[in-house]
Amino acid sequence: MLEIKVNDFNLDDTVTCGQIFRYTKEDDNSYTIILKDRVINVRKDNDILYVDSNNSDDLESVVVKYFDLDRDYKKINEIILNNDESLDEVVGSCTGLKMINSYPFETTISYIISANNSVSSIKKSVDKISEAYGDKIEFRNKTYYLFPTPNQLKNVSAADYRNYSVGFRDKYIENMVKVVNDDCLYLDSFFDLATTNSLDELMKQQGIGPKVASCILLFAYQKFDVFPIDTWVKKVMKDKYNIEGEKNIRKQAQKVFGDYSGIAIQYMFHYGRNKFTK
DNA sequence: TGCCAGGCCTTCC
DNA sequence: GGAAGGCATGGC
Repeated sequence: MLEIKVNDFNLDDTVTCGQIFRYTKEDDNSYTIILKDRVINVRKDNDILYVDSNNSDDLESVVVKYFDLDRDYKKINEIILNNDESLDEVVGSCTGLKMINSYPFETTISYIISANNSVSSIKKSVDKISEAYGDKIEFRNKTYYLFPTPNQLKNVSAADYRNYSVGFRDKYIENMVKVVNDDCLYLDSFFDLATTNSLDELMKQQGIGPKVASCILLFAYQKFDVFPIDTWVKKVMKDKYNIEGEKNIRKQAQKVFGDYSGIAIQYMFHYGRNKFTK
């Protein structure tokens, strides 16, 4: 069992705030999460993170990177609050929330599925696709399935995807899988591209608009200067600033949060989803 | 039942 | 370039 000393880390919020689709909450309040190449179980007790996995190779660095534990979020939150004190309540409700460092292919497909969909439905579709095509892993007497590789999805048709409740997004998934298989550098290229260029490139693909592209860049490429504006963020923006309309919201976010707009908006998403669903 | 969900596409002006 | 309507599916 690996132990990692952490501070300023809220495991619950980080896992459940809508950026991770493949997790299970266990009876002991730990989380079992399926990563790219392994399954981990994480539990936090005070300032220690206990990590177990079926694969211990580089486990600490994998976990630190996945939860973005090396970044100074206190500093980022100060910058956000310096720009707008009225977000005190929003930022305060997200103390210790980290931006996940996910995997480009899985993230891209997952967020194509996310369009006009609910978090619980997205989770189910991603799980079903993984079960159908991904590698099987045994961990703690249970069976898990990794998200499939592009090659494993190579011959899957749009009609096949319909079996996994993805609806009209079937053809978008098929297209993206083909793009990635035809150009093995396609997804890696975004690491070195500026945010605006990455957005333009991603939005050339079917089923990817500004919102989906922003989420992909935020959660898989750590590009924080994006604006993933969804229905919850709109509610908070209306509530906090009395601002409506996507264009106006974007303008406000850019003005106030600048390079950290993606994080500020994730905070609003988390805050809004909790506030308006209770 | 009807409305909504981490929206995007097509059509039409 | 912007507004309006359609879209699969599951949850509430």
